[in-house]
Amino acid sequence: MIRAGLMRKVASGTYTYLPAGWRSLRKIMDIVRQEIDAAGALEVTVPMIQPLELWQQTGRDIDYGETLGQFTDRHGRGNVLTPTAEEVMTYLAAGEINSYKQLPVNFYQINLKYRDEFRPRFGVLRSREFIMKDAYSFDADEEMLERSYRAMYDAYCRIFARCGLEYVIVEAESGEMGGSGSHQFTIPCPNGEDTIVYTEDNQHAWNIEKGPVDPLPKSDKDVQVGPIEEVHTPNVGTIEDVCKFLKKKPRDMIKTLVHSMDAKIVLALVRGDHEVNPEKLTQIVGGAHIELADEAAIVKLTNAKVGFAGPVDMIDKVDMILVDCAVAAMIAGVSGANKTDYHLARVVPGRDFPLEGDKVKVCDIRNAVEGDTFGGKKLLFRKGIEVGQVFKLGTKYSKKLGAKFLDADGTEKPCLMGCYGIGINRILASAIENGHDENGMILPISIAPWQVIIVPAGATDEIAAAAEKIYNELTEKGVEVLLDDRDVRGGVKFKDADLLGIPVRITIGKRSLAQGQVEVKLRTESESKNIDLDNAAVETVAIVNSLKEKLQCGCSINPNRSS
RNA sequence: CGGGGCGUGGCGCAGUUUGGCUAGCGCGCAUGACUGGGGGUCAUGAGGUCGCAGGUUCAAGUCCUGUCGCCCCGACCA
Repeated sequence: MIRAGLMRKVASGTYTYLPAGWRSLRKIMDIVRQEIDAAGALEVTVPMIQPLELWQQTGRDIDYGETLGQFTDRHGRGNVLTPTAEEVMTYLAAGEINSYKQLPVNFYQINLKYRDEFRPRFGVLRSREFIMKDAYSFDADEEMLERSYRAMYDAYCRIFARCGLEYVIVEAESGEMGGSGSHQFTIPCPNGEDTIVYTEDNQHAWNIEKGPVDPLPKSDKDVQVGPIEEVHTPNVGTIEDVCKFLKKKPRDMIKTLVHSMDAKIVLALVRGDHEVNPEKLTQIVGGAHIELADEAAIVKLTNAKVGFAGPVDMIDKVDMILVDCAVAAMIAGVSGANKTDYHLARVVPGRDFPLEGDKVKVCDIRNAVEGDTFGGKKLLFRKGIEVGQVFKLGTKYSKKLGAKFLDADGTEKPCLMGCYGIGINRILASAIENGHDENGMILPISIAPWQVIIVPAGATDEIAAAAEKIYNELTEKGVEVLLDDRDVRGGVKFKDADLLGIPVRITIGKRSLAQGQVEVKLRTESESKNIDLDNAAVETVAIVNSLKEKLQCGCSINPNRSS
C-alpha cells in the first residue's frame, strides 16, 4: 500500500492516507453507508474524546486495560480516546428513548477509532488508529433484537459482496441453542491473523478460539498396561526434549499446564501434540479470569522445576483438574512426575489420576487440529482477516447506563442492545492482500480509487487532444477517470497504472490513433483491444458497468442459521 | 514489559571496529540535449544540525553517559 502511494506511515500504527488511498476508503465507506442506511440505521457522530466516567460506569476502563488510550486534561479530568462507542451511544439512547413506541432504533457512525495496541503490526491490519463503522441497536424484546441483528447481518453480506470480497461468516460464540449471539465476517487470506476452522460441508465455521471438536474415540480398552514407572529424564523439560529422550511421539505425552484462577489452582491436561485453548478454559470455568500460573506457583505446587508437572496424585493439592477428551481417550501416556528431572511412563487416565469426581471434568479444552472432526464432519482450516462482527449485547450496557424504556405493559425495562462493527481499513487491506500480482494491486471496480485510467503514450498534440476528449466524455457520464498527463515515458505510466490496480486502462498512442482508434485493456487481462475513438466513451461505460455487475463474490462458508 | 537491531541529503545504505584533513555511494530531484508503447542515455547541478542533550579530546558521524524515536522477535489483545 505504501509502494502504490495509498498511504504513508507517520508513526507506529498511524498512517496518512494519500489521495488514491483515501478515495478507496471513501468508496468503501460509501458502500457501507448506503447499505447500513438501507437497513434502517441512523447515522450520527459521537466524540472521539469521551469522558472517563462513562467508561468507569461500565467497568470497561478496567476491562480494556492498557489498550484503552487515555489522557488527563488541564482540569484533571480523565478522557478516553474512543476504541468503540458502546458507552456514548448508550448514553445517547438513555437520553432519547423513553417509550417502546420509539423502538427499534439503530444508531451508527463511521469514525476514527483509537486503540493503544501493545504491538501494532501487519501494517494497517493492526494499527493504533483506524476507521470503523460501528452501529448500536436498541430493542424492546428478543424478537425485535433478532430482527435488528438479522438486518445488520444481511447488510454485511451485501457490503462485502459489493466490495468484491469473498468472505466467510464464522460463529464467534459457540451457539448451544442453535442460534448464535455473535458472528464474525472474515476474509480468507493466507496472511490473516485469525485461523478459521470450518466443517468440510461448509455449513459451520468458527474462529479457532471457539471451534469445537468431537471427542476422540477411546481405543481398545482391553489392552493391558503395566504399572506406572518413574524414569530419570535429566534436564528435559519440554515436550520435544522428553520425546527425543524417551523416543516417544508428542501424541504419547500428557501435557500438564498449571493455571491460576485468582487464588485457585487449576490443572489443564492436553495431549502433547495439542494446544490448550484459553478461550475454552474461560468458558468452562464460567467466565472467570484464568491464566497460566507463574513459575513460582508451579514450583510451589509440584516441588519441581517447571517442565515436570504431572497429574498423578495431584487431586488433593489443586482446586480443579480439567482433562481434555483426547487425554481421557489415551490408553497410557507419559507425564511429568512432579519431581525435578523425572517423568512417569505408562500413566493410565482413570487409573493413575481420576477422570471423575467433584473436582474433575473431562471436556474439550484444546485447539482443533488437522484430522479432527465436529459432528462427524472433517474440520478444515484457513487463515483470515476479521473485517466485521455482529454481536448481541443484551442489557449489559443499557442497565449500567440507564437506557430504559416504558413498555406497553407499563413496566420499565432496559433496552436490549446489539453492536455491529466493520473495519474500513481492513476491507481495503484484505482486498489488496487477495488482489495483487507482481505488478501491483488488482482492485475490484467498486473500491478501486478510479474506475478508468487514461494513458496518453506519446507527446503529440493529437494524442493529448484525444485523451482530453475521452476524459471529458467519461467524466460527463459519471465515470471516475484518472488522466495520466505527466511528462514521463510511456513505460513509467504503464507501470504506475498497473501498480494502482485501476481496473480499466485506455491507452492512446500514435499508431492506433492514426486509424482513429484507442486501446482498452483490463487490469485482469494481458491483451488489449482496439476501439474507435468516437465510441470510446460509450464502450468504456459499458465495460465499467459489466465489471460492476460481475462483482458479487459472495460468501463461501455460511453457517446454517436456525432463524 | 522482556530480548535483538537501527537512527548519516527525499528514499535505501557505506563510513563507526582502530577518533584525523573537504562525510561518500545508488536511487530520486532540478536544468538542458538526445529520446518517446513497459521505469532510456548523456551532461551539468541543488541538497546533510550524522536522532537529541551533555561529556572526554588539540580534534567526535566515530569514544563515554543520558534521552527520544523506529524496526524485528516473544510474553497472547476484542
